[in-house]
Amino acid sequence: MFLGTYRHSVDAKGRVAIPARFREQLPSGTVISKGAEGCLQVYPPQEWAQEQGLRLGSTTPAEERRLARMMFGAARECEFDAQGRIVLSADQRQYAAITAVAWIVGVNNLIEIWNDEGWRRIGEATPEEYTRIQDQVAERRRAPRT
Amino acid sequence: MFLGTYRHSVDAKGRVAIPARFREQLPSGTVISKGAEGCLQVYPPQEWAQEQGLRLGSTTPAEERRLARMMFGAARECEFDAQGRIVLSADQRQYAAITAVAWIVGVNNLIEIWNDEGWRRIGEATPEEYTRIQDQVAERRRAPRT
DNA sequence: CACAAAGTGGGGAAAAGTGGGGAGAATGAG
DNA sequence: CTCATTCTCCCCACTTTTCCCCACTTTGTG
Repeated sequence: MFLGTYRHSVDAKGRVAIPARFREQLPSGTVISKGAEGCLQVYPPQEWAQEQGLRLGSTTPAEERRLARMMFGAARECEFDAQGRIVLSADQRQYAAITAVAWIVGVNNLIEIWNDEGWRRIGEATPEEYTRIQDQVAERRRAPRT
Repeated sequence: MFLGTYRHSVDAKGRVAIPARFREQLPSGTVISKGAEGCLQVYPPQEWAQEQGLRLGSTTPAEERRLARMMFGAARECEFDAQGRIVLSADQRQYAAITAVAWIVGVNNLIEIWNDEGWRRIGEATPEEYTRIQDQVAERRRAPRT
């Protein structure tokens, strides 16, 4: 379970330290890829295994081909150095618009990496907004076919 | 598992280096052929074996005959030189419109090779597009009979 | 306050990628 | 059949990138 928000710096080589609390829970086979809303997402092996159902073959439909290319093409296996850092590729940094600072956020089953601006928009939610969103999700769950 | 996107140059002799990360996972018997949307596809032996379900016989439908001819006719076994490069035949380069630059993309179970233009259309998807396609495939999977 | 753990930054060795020369095989013309 | 040309593939040399290692700073804890 990944919890909490950490602000870490990204050096000139694109390296960023993953918080020790998270790192302890990340065995080899962990993958980082692009995520929704312009963040990067770190998948522990068991989470990534679910994504791997998507395979290319001569019978794969067009949208799945497209998604598979984007998703796997953007992904990299996480390789930690002795200091517990991973390297964000130039492509990944561009996608997430990350330069010198990254916000590393535990979101229950996976980890997200955001730039300053993107994370601020989420973190700045007022109590009112938070309540409204909570109600909205609750509503949707009660009637999932909308 | 093949992950990530690499931009490599193709020299005057049609040689292109396969990323070391991929090469390690490619035993002899690896095959390269033409793929959908104008890319080239590299199949590790076990993936190629699955495609071999496609066979010609007196009961094979017309489209399958056509697919089999294109796919197997264009295929070649990959031969690496001491630097880890393979040679793309003139025919393969023409099909994929590859000149001086090739994008080599790991797509989970196989590897694709794209020209600049073709890959740009896929790889440069904005966060919004990416989110939309992800939702689309997710939706499709939830209700597969549509 | 002191010690330990976590995060940051940079230098250098090793690996990966790039480009070209040349020997030998294959192809084609005379 | 012979010779010339082309093509393939092997080898070597150079450049760029990666990643491993070390040292310092900051943060957290007893």
